[in-house]
Amino acid sequence: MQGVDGECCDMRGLLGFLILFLLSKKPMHGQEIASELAKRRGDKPSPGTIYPALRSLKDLGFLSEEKEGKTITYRLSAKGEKAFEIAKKRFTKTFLGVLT
Amino acid sequence: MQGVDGECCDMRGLLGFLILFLLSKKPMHGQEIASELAKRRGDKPSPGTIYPALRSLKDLGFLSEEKEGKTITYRLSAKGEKAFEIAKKRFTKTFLGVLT
DNA sequence: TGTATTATATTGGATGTCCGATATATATAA
DNA sequence: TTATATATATCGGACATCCAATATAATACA
Repeated sequence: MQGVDGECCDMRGLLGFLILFLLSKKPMHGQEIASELAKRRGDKPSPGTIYPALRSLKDLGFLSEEKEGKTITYRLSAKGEKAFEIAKKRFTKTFLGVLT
Repeated sequence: MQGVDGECCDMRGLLGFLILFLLSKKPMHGQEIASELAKRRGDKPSPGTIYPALRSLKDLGFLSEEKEGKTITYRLSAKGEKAFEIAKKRFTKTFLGVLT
């Protein structure tokens, strides 16, 4: 288990969930997502983290893309919205009482 | 990325955080924690999962133990409480807006 | 005493997440 | 046109989490 300076819990495995969450609010492109994650978690995911994650979600059919110039805007597909709702339910049930 | 049948996000890395959370509510022993996790996540962590996790948290100085017969009651140490507060802050900031 | 049940413990490895390094493409500016 | 900045992309591997298998200890009961 990871624990540095009295901290713990690396919360790994939630990157995909967070991306789905952010995109459920509004469509964004990769760097925009990375910046938002930086604000929330405190550290900005590197390109080697964010793009493979987006790729995976796209391969799962959860995202659709729209390319314009050098930027690609991602948004949730219908399947992605459904997946997020399911994941959110599980998340809520699991962490009931943590945030309050 | 993990994704089966329209689901996604394995939420790995949060076991330690969840254990700290549960123990912040009340002292519990290992199987009690496992059962509570089963209720929340839907699947019960195996002994090979829960005890190494407890061991790690104890090695980090986050838990104290009290043995009585064959059961060991775990509770947060002062250091553990502090670690949980820090982790909770980060968690809250990261997932702001997900639960509401 | 022997059997079953419950709680705890360890370890070896499978698995998946994530990141550093690197590359490509587009746009902007001097 | 060259240089710089920004956005996207891939790959290889380091790393940690988690679990199956297995073992030990304590309790209960017949």
